[in-house]
Amino acid sequence: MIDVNIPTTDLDRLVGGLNSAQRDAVMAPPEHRLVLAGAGSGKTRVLTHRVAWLIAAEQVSPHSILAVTFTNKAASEMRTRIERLLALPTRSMWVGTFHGIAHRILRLHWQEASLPQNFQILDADDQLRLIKRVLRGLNLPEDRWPARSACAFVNASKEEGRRAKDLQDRGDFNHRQYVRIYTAYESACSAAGLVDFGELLLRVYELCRDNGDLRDHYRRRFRHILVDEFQDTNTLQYAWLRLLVGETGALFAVGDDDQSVYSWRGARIEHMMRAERDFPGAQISRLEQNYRSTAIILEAANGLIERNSGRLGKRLWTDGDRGDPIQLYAAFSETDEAEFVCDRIRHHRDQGGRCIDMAVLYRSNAQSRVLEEALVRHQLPYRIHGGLRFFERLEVKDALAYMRLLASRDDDIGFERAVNTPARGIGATTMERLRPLAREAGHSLWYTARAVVVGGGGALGRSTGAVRGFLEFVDALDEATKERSLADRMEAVIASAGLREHYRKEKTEQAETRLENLDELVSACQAFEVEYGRGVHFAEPGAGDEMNAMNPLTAFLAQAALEAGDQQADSGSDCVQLMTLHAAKGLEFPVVFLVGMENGLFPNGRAVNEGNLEEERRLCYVGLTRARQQLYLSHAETRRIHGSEQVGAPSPFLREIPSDCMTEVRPRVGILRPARGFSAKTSPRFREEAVDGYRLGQTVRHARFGEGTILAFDGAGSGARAEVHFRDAGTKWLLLSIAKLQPQ
DNA sequence: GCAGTCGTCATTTTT
DNA sequence: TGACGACTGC
Repeated sequence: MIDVNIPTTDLDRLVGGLNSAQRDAVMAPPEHRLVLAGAGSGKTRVLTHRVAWLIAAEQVSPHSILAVTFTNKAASEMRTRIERLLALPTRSMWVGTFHGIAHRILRLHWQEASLPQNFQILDADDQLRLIKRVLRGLNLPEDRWPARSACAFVNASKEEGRRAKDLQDRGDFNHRQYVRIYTAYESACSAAGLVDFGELLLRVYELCRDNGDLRDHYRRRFRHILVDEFQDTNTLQYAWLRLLVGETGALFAVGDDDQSVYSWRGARIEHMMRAERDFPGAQISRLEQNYRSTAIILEAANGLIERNSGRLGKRLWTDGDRGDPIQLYAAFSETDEAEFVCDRIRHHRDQGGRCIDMAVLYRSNAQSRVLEEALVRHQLPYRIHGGLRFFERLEVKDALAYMRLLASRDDDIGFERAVNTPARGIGATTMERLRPLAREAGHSLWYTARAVVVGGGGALGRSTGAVRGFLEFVDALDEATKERSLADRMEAVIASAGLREHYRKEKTEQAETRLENLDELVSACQAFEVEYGRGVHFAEPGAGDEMNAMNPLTAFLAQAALEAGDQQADSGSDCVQLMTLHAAKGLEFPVVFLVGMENGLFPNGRAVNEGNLEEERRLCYVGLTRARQQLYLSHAETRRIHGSEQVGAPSPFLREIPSDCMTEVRPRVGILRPARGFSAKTSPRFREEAVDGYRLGQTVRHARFGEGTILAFDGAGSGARAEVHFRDAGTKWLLLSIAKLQPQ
């Protein structure tokens, strides 16, 4: 089995550092294999070493390998690590996201897929815009037929592999309307040569399903298909994998059913269970040794996740330290919780810790604001993950709209955006005349507009001149810059379309950032061209003809849609990381704060109503297992949600975590509490150290409630009250004159 | 085409 | 509470 050309020492090096379970998976015979990889068990390691092993030991040509991930980050990391392991170029190996791979196949076989050669990709935002347009075209009021729901319907249908025609004449009135919308949306996309994310996958699936020659071609080619985060595959992705693997391919899928948290995006955890049946002879490996967290954190995570039913079953262990107990803090309010977090961050930093090693995780984005405010108050640098990414920014999309028109005049989304940005007298009225003409003729806006202008412009009335001006402008711009570099063209667009001027005049505080982003966009073009010239994206010596098929402009636009870019430039600096639990999946931090652990918030009330408590629990499991050394959990007794104060019970997950993993943090002496009768924001905080002979933090005994700790004081004289946290009875406000608390 | 106002909505978002 | 979209009036 071992090739004589490859020194044994190199193979040793490939598997030498692996534990036995990892080695078992990496060195497995080239047949179907399912690797259940627990959090922090070296999943990526196994995947990359497996690829290297196939090439080095099994003599598999990189040409026969397809490795699929969900994120661009994972894909590029995988390629980098494989290349480092092998010290060989692996350009003929396909490594990419499901969408990236699908896109690549469609560029190669656009004719077979019945797409125009210069088809363009719609991102989520573009898709929603187009759906809105379709709704207006169908005269469906948006309050009755929300664009978001329609969009969700279309996406869910595509994820299930269903076309509008497959859904016809079934279901209730609502459903039929949605099918109508779906149908109209499909024709709008095809008239404009547009493909959304779901469509990329669906087209490729249909192509492989219906085109035997092509299917056989790819089956012959990709003998080894490796999949990362297998638990996140949706119905369509799974079906496509089955199709591609066929009778001859070998599937190597890595995943963790306990970390499946994207069911609302179509991911089906059942695929993990079904794969054993659908891929005959599939062997299962379990990676349970964890290299990330302390034993105590793993114990908590194991204890929690065991409450879920229907798991494939796994128990994480480590031969590392037990570590420090998880600290649980019961905050008075969300502000107090944020103060606690900041206090601990400062503590860690004072001990020599770096901010970048600390992360605050929450269930919903809305929770970040209070945390941000506190971090600012404490002058702690932070970075929020989430929000708009570079290629999703308004000004960037404006500039790209022109580029899209240069790439494809039929791109309606580009047309809609560019036509009146900056304003050039082609407003809503004009567009409302143009759109139905285009729809009825089944043509793009550009085509229709040109036909009207050439024909005398009667249908457009007074704005005919403006429309003609726009068409001529775009054509002239194209003609003038055709032979120039991508960056030059972008610069020409920004300058001559008047975008730079438009944003220069804008008097908001963001104006400057916007101008900077436009400049950044030109640089991005430059960088892209260098890479593209080197063939980093598509070149494949001897086999890649899609490079010729796709010009740099189209390639750039596709990349902008498929990899919307980083969120912020300052990612390198020493900042506390703030993000949702979903965004934290796949990451790790020495110190983790998991905040907002209240019933209704986490687990999220809506999710529980929909019967997804187990997925919430998995999300909690994901959160716990992000921590390497120290984990803090907190919940607030009251929290402002949508403007009104809500009392929240601690999350049931807190009870499910074995209690010997946790210690309750005693409230600090001098805890901050807003004065009653004043809003937390405007009133000065006051700090009562002692009242009526009692002091904060003091242990007292109550006749009925037992032993407790004084957390706060309020009022004076006969109205003086204390808040006491009782070990067994919870936290209560008691009048000192009545409660007769016994100092202990 | 714009600024101002009102009403509605509020989980997560790899591509 | 506050963000966003639709509507209104110049």
